[in-house]
Amino acid sequence: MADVAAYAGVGMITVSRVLREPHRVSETLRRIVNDAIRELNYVPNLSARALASTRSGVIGALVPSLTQVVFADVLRGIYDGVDGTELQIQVGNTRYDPLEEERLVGLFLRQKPSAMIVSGINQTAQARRMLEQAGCPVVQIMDLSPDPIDRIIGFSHEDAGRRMTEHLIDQGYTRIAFLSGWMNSRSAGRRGGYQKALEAAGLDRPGLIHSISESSLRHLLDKVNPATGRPMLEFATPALGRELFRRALAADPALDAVFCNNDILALGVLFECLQRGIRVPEDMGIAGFNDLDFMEAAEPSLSSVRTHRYRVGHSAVAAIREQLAGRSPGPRILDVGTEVMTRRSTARATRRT
Amino acid sequence: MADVAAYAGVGMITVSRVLREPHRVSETLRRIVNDAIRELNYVPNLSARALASTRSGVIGALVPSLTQVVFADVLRGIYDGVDGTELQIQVGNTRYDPLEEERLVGLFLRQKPSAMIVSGINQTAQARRMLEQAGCPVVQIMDLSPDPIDRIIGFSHEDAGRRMTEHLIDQGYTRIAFLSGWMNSRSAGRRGGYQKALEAAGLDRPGLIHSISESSLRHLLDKVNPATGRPMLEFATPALGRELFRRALAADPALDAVFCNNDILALGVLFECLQRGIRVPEDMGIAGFNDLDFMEAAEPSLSSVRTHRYRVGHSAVAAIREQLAGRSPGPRILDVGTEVMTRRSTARATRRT
DNA sequence: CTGTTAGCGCCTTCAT
DNA sequence: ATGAAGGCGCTAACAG
Repeated sequence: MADVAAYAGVGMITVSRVLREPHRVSETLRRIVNDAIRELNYVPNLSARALASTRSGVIGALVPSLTQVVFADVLRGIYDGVDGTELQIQVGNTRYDPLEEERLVGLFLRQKPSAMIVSGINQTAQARRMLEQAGCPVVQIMDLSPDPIDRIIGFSHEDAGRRMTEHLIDQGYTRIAFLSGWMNSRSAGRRGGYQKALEAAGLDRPGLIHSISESSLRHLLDKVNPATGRPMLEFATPALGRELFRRALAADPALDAVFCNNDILALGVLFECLQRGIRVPEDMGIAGFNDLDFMEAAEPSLSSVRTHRYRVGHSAVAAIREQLAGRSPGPRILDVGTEVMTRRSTARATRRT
Repeated sequence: MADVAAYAGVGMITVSRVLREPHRVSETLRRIVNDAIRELNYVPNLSARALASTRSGVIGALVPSLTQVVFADVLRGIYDGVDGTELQIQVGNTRYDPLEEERLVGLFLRQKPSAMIVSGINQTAQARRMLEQAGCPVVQIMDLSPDPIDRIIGFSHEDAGRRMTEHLIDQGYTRIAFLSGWMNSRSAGRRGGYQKALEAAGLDRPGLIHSISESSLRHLLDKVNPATGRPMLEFATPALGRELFRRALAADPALDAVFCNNDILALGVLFECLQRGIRVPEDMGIAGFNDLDFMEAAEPSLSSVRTHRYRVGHSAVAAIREQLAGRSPGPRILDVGTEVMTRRSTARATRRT
């Protein structure tokens, strides 16, 4: 940078300003400096900038999984949100482990991030404290809470679960199972909504909920990271959906619908029905959650709850950018909502949708 | 850090050493310093470290997509690879655009990364030059090349495409279509293998290849990033698979098998067959590529080519770590191979697999 | 094995 | 609107 300044015949600070706040430098000098930069092929050193300014320009984003489509979509929204900005994204994979999340929060905070994005509302007390004192914008995503750390963008899983269940009840299904892989707090929210809807309709009964314990899940898919020895949990395969469905059917042969905690499980249920000759939606209603691409294209098309993952990620970054720019970042609690997509797989009542 | 040094009654450098190369500090001092660190709640400043050492500890990873399962798996392997290390991952999304990749290469290199991981072998000349002069390990992934920038880990798409096609031919299919979304160089490799196999068997004929132009793809899914105005290309939905299959069938009603460039398309083809009452595998063989979870669980189970995405990401980081540690990082060209998974969807010959 | 002396490259404060 | 010092927190050399 000193070279550029010398070459352009100005002070270093002017070069610095041209780079960061061009509008504060006179038109002429700006051009001269820019030419010098190009001529000398100068590239600024981000570490030095971060050190001197004590702002790294990094947004830390902690997600529970990199592979689940849901969070891949969120990440895409986040990356698109910083597109064309100086901001960088630093992703951390918590693997659905609050302690790992806590560790990563600490790790990320060392870098004096410009902002933090964390998934859900189940941070450890320690993690929450660190985030509260981080002195940077913090956005929780993919859930709602009346008491966010700083700011939260997501939707109500309980509400979504309730509405989909009401749709199933509305279609005349009466013995509706709930299928899920390993439960996290968001899955539990969905299940809670399901239960409330059943209770309200007087349709709740024992033995309808089928999920899988962490231990048996590991057994089912015991891949282990060779480096760390940690399990690489892969929830929600179609094979697991088939398995859970078989179990649910064994527990209640009169079952007439399943609400799956996610679409992948629902796809497995569909395949199991195909193999057994169970007619969908006549003999069995199938509903999923998230509304991935294949739900609409399936045969029969599968009902699901559409969630706005991309938008959540994108909005989180948008709010952060506003806040960083000193503008109003919008409400502390932002509900992006969900939509029940009713399709053939639950169209038992004559009115097909 | 000065505080810690004072508190412990040692020089700053000793604190620094305790943090980075503990084995070079005497047992006693190490304990004293560690206690001081804990007492004072000291956290090192990564920017300062990066500036002073001119090594950032960041591995830049450029992938064409964050949402495609293939690259999500690769990323998971990469993240798992640095687990428990001081290394950090910085991901860039090139969106299958070589120019964007070039831009990101330049951007990332400014940060003096400890290593770079880039996808495929189609870097622009400029990007390639920058990477060659980066002075850090560079690993290309997910393809093979006799002339890697530095080091390459992947598999032969052409070979994989050829072997799957040979399997189809072996099962007695004679009019085999190739379906793909937007083509990239790896898709093209698969298609090349497919064509060679067909030619070798004298089964090639015009009108068997159905892919989709970028323009019509955009038209099909014209979501645009509101921030940048760039299209958010989502290749390979099941709906696209159904569409391409219909087109292929219209072009050749006697079609008896399809080799899909990826599993998602294959899933769409299966659903289209279900709807039309086309029997699989008797009337129509279906094969995909990547062997995602649902292929095995589908009804009928779907044949595919298993690729080792996670291992590719993990091996890339492993090689980088070896190289950074000054040890032998293994061969410059590492072929992790592929496996043709033959399942019911292509089991036309009596021998079911 | 430990400490001292100099920066790493940039941004801040204060002048002008 | 521009410039001159000083320091951000740490590590590289070298010295002891």
